[in-house]
Amino acid sequence: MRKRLPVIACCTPLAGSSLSDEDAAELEQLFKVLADRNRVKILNILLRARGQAVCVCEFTDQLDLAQPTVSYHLKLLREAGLLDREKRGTFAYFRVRPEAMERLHSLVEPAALAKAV
Amino acid sequence: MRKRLPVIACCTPLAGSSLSDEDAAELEQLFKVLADRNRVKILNILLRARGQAVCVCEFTDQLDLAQPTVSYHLKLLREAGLLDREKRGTFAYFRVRPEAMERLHSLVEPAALAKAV
DNA sequence: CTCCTTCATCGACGATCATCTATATGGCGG
DNA sequence: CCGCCATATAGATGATCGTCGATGAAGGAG
Repeated sequence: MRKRLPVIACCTPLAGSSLSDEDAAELEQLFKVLADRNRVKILNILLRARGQAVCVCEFTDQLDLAQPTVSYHLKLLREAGLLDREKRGTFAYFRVRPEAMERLHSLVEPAALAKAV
Repeated sequence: MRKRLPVIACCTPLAGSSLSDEDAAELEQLFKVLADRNRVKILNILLRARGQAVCVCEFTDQLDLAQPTVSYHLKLLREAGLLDREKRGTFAYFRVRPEAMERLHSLVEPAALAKAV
């Protein structure tokens, strides 16, 4: 917090209102979910499957992680609305939600980040 | 890691090679930098400035953070290649690197995430 | 030269996160 | 019904992160 006015002006104050704390927090949360290499790999696997449902065992095979850890990452991605789960018997299948990926893509557009969510 | 083959097939194995660990780590790092509401706000302020240089005091005014904390966030954004710094006397001015924002935007394209970096 | 101002760095602290092992849940085969 | 298998949840632990106060470095004013 600036206590005194500067002796000389360092810049002209910016016009317009800041991004609200709620909007910034929403973006923070979305990026936080993506900020893990294993979750990035999960997304990559699902996107390469072209919308097809992928079994959990596929991730545990490819990710060199313990099974509960894979379950943890899938839960985060699902809670973020990026994935859908479908259970068949004891198996669980995941697929990407295309509209969520589209929304993500539009949110990181410079023109979008220059405003609010 | 799957120890035995499943009794019944849960899914047909996916074709194609996984995203490499280095590529996944690069995306992880980029998203990690964005995964903080105050850094999101900094980016928003800079993008609203439309490429104009913005003084550090602008961020300390708007972000309700101590000055060292603002400095810390600006350093992370700069190290990620998202910001440029320009010093004039004792003041420091930051601006967004448009090509970095463009790259970010293209990286989160679903078609791009379906491959490698 | 000396003081003040701006910004960066350092060291510490509390919170959050990714990971594991152990355990629970729930379906399927015998 | 009993035991196995796939997945989810719980609890613990070590690492990383965001924040602060204190301090350092460097430029401008008098």
